Parts: sequence; structure tokens; C-alpha cells
Amino acid sequence: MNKFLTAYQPQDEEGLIYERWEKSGFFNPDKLPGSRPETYTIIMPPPNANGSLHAGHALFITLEDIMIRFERMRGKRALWVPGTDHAGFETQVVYERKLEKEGRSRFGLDPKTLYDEIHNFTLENKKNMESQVRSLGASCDWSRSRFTLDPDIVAEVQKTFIKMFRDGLIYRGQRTINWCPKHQTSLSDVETENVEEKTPFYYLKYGPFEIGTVRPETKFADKYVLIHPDDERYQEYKHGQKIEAEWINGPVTATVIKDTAVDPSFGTGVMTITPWHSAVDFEIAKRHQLNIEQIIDWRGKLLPIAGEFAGINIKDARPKIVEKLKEKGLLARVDENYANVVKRCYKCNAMIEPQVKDQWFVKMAPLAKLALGTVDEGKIRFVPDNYEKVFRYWMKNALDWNISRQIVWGIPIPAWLCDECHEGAIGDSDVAPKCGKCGATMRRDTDTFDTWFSSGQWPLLVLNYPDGEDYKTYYPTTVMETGYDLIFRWVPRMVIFGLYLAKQIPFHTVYLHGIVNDAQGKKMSKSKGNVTNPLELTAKYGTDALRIGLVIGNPPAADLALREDKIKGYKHFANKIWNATRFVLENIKDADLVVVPDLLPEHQKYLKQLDEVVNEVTKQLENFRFDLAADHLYHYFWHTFADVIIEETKVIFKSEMEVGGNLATKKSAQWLLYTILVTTLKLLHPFMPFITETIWEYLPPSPQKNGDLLMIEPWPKTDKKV
RNA sequence: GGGCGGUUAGCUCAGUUGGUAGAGCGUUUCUUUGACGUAGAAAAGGUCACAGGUUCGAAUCCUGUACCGCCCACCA
Repeated sequence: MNKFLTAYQPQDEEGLIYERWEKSGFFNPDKLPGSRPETYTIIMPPPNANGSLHAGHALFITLEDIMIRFERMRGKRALWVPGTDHAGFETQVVYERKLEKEGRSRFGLDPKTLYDEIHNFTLENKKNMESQVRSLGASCDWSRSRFTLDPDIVAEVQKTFIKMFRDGLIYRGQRTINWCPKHQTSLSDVETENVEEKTPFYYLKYGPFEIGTVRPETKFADKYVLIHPDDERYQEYKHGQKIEAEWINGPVTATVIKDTAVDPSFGTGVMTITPWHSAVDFEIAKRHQLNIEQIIDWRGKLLPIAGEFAGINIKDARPKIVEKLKEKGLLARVDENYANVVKRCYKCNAMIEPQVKDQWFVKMAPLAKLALGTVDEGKIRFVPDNYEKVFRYWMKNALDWNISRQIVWGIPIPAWLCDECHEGAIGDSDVAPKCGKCGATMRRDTDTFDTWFSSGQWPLLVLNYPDGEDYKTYYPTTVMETGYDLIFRWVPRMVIFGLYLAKQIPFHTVYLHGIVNDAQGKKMSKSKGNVTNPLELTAKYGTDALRIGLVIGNPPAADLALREDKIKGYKHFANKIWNATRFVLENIKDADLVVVPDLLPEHQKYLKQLDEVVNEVTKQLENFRFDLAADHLYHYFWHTFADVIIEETKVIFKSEMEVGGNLATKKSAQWLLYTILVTTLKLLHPFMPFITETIWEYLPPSPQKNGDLLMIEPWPKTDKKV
């Protein structure tokens, strides 16, 4: 009781409370009391172990914890599995930045050393992040926690690769890939960003034609002139016809190619192609079986074909080449204000250079069809539902997925490669096989999988697919809660792998949250220096204040401006709960909490109103509107319970003391206050677990308070149907 | 080029099936009352972007416009 003489001190309570929860064992659904036939499962999106928790983590942990605590209290076997992602490329980028700062480079390290260093770095982060997740109150089952590089998970991921290869869903192919010249690896399409830039658009004289380009530095080997077959202006030129042209480094002979890929209304309607460094051009070249030739090396420098420009970085080369073209009279004109879309690496912002490379690809069309089918059947619900459209769009337009990465930090691809004929073979034996096509001795593939290849299988992997008990019990999971920015990167891949491997959807509902921005609604970024560490906020205002502050006013998929004064406001709310509790405790010391007294009519009315609150909050929680549920509770507690009901009972308690009062009235008031407090604490618990659990310990027992741990207390019920 | 979201109080944002506008913070005044000054009571402050339409009634539904933001995109 003494504790209630001061204001609520979250820092004194939270650590102890979490310890009690964890020691209780109830984070593990198999240890929950009661029969609990119904399961409720959330797989936590595994945080990337390459930094510390940010505000986005705090949001998703809060949301998922709300769902889990709610369903646990409702009597379900609520399982929330935490985990950690090695986050292949992302982590390697972070680590390379660290190396750079230390004046070192990945390219000076042998792969084994680099791997071990990143491994240690990751484990360190993992430990740190797990303690941060705990501090946010996450009631997840740590006994089931998994890491994407656990040996059995690695083995399972490799098995999937082999299975897909055998099923004809993975092939080795030479295709245009996104090459990051800084990090020396290929990237999938979702790992690049399209950025619009103003670029000069050059019109160059090419024999009898004028061609347009934004990249004169790629044009050295151009020897095909493309024209639309129906373009009236160029009817005199026939398909296959040779023309002579004076070009950058001397005369060339070019061949006219007629292809409908050319847009007659763009530029002059004539273009030359650079198949090695453009996906479109590559497709055209393949169609007509044209020669393809590399112009730019893997470091972004011009190859010997560029003559005097060989060895120059393409960025520096462009003005020099333009200058030469101008001198030779080949530069017709320049459009200075051309808006061009270029791809950049989503992590380091380097210009992506399209290159042709042998890689492993996942054939997406049949898999995407599977995924679309289940969505058509309404088997997966999206919250908010407009994201179903986004999902569909992406699935309908899915390109084959390059899963090879030229980095060490990841799961090794169990394959052998033939350098002679570009053939690839699967297998993880130690003996190098002979190439089945040309007979040459093959070498081990040193590439690793795209992270999304493993995290796409995450719901299966953490539940120990295919033989684990958890897989049998908890798959398919109930809700996948993640950021809408992962609607492309992650969600479709999980659906695909779930359907392909388990023949079942991985989750019934996809709940998407928005992005946590700074107080002005601007994106947080280290370079802007506007990053808020959630743990600084919890230290100042308490975890509960941060949690409910993140939830209220934040509907599904809405971006959120994180404002410290808002969190501070909800710290006041926590204190309000604390003080109202003190009032109730002081006034029910002599109350009979077992036998229901005769209740005053107005008190019966208040209890009815309380039922409505229970119904409303329950309905909103079921409906994934955590913001409305929390807001409703907030208002009820403060402006009805505290401002009206408590104020009214003050008169009763006061008069009872003064004139001997009316004992029946007092008893009615005591019952009312106790009931409302017990009920609202239960309702508030998913949102503000620490303060509610702390108070629970000090409430006198009664039939309404079954046990010592609020966490597993039954959710309030009403007579009415919800 | 395609798609999505937004435009509501000084700031950041709620407002779920249409029924006289809400929160947090900020501002003003009063109150040191026996839960709470991290508070209470009261108050100021909004033509709900704009223009049409449906309706007895629209912030809410429909159409269009403007501006902002985000996502997707192989016109060189």
C-alpha cells in the first residue's frame, strides 16, 4: 500500500514485473492453465540483428503483444514466436560501413574471417535486441526463439532450394541482373529503388540516323539500329540492312533491326542497343540472336572496348565522351531537362549497373498463380483491406527472382557451377562433380541466398516444418503483423513458400502497420539526425505510456508522427490510473467483495455502461482497431470513471463518515468502484501491461479476481453478445 | 506512365455502417477540495482543401478540381 503514496514510478516496477511473467512460464502456451483448445499464433517478424531497436520495432512489438495478451486472456493457446534475422545483405552493408570507418575493407579479408567477424557482430546485436524486446513488455515465448542461421534452419532452407530445383521452379540462367558496383553483388528488384533524375538527353548522329541516349558511355559497342517496323519515316531501311557510321572511336558497320519494342513517338524513333547493360535491350538481342558485349566492368569502369576511355569510371567518362562526340560533330543536340528513372541500391544508394550474369532464379509465374488463387478464394484477409489490391498487383507482375548474392553473410547455396558452359548443378557433397553438359570439373558455388529466400520460409522454419510438433499444432498461424513496406519484400514470399511447401497458407490475416516518423511526420534517418530511440522514451515516461501512445490515433497502415509530448500525455494517464486505484483501495478496505450488495439504481446503470465498454473494446480488438479500443478505454477511464463516478462516490463516502451515513449506499459504491477497477484493469492490460499488472498485485482478492497474475486472468465477459 | 493514401483546432492526428465536430500537447482564467497540481473546473480556438451532386440531414456517400505524401514502372 505504501507504494501508492507516491506517484507511479514505472522504472521501479517494469523489470520486476517482466521477471514475474517470464518465470511464470505462461509465455509458453503449452504451459498455460486450462484446456484451451483454440490456438492463436503470431510469428514475430524477426528483427535484423545489425543495430538496436528503433521506434518501428516498438510499434510492432506493442501491436503484436496487444493481440497476444488479448487472446491469451480470452482463453486461447496464444503463441508468439520471437526470432532474429541475419539479414544477409543489409547486415553486410552495415558491417562494411563499420569496416570503412576503421579504414578496412571487406575485399582485403578472406571470406572465412569476414564471416566470423560479422557472425560475432550479429550475435552481440542479437543479445542486445532481445533484452530490448523484453523491456517493451513482449510476452513472447523465448523458449522457441529462432535465428535464421541456426544449423537446422540452414539445412531446411537448402533442402527447399534442392526441392524447387527438382520441381523445375529454380533454374540457372544468364540474364540481366541488378549489380551494385559498390557492394559487388547482384540484387533482386525489391532491393533497388527507382529514382527520378534530371539528366541531359543526347541526340547523336549515327550514320544516316539520329539516336537518343542518356548514357553515351555505354555506346561503344552499339552496332544494331532499332526501328519500329511500321515507322513510315524509315521505310527505306530494311531489316538486316548494313549501314556505315562514323562512331566514337572510328567507323563501324551497323545492322538495321526492325522490332516493335521501339516507340516511334519517342525521340527520333531510332535507337541503338546495349544488351549487356540494359534489360530491355537484352530481351531484344535475345529475340534477334544479336551479339552481346560487356562495356562496363564489375567495378563500374570502362573495358578495353572503350579504347582511349578504357579504365575510366563511367561517371568521369561521360563528359569526356560527350566532349569527343562534340568535336567529331556527332552530337546533334542535347535536351537538358530530361527526366530519367535510374535504379539505385536501396541500402547504399549506389547506381545500379545492369549486368549480364549467371545466377539462380526462382520461376515466379506458377508460384504467384498459387498465391493469387488463395487470395481469390478469400483465404487471406488483409488489414486494411486495400492492401489486397497491392498484393495482387505485385503477384500479377512478379518477375523471376534472382536469389544469388555475391556476399559471404548468408546461407550458402548448395550448388556446383561449371565455368566452361555456365551449367549449374545442385548438391552439397564435398567432391566436385563433373559437369553433366560438358564434362569439365565443376566448382562450388560461393554465393549465398537472398535473405528473403530464408525469411520467406520463416513461419514454417520457426515451427519446425515439416516434422515438428509445433508445425502440426500451430500452423497455419493466425496473424502476420508487419509493416506495409514489406507487402512486396516479405509477405508474398511467405505466402508462396507456405503454399508450395506446406500446401497451406502461412497465416489467415495480414495486419499492416505504418511507418513511425519524427514529430513533424518526416521519415527518421540517421543522416537527418531525427531518430528517436524508443528506449529513451520508456526510460522517461514508462513503457506503458510509450505503448499506448503509439497505439492511440494510429489506425492500420497509417504513418505515425512520434511526438514526445504525446507520450508524456499518456504518462499522465498512467498516473491517473495509479491515483484512481489509490482512491478505490482506500475506500474499499472494509468492503465485502464476495457477496453482491443491493446496488443503487444509478450504480446498476454504471455497471451496465461498463458492460458496453467491455463490448466496445472487445469488438474493436477483434476488428484490429487497437487505436479505437485504446482511445475508448482512455476516455471511459478518465472522463467517466474518474471524473464522474469517483467524484460521485466521494459524496457517499464522506456522508457515511460524518453522520453514520447509509451503509447500504456505501456498500453499493464500494462494489461499483471495485468492479469497475478490476474490469478496466483487465481491459487495459494488453495496452499497458506493466502498470495494470503492478496494481493487480495490490487488489484485494474476490471472485472477480481469480488469481495473482493479471496476464492470465479471463477477459471480462458481458451478458450481451458482442 | 500506373496505383494508393492524405487535406479536420496553433502543432501532430482520431472521428468504423451519414444524425448538432474530438484527443494529446499548446493558450487563457479560476481552484493548493481528503485519489491525483503529472490534477480539477471552466474557456478560447474549426466555412472539416475547393466545387458540384445524392439526402430531411454529409467531415462521413458519389463526381470533379487543386495541393501534399508514398508505392510501383525495362520508353532508349
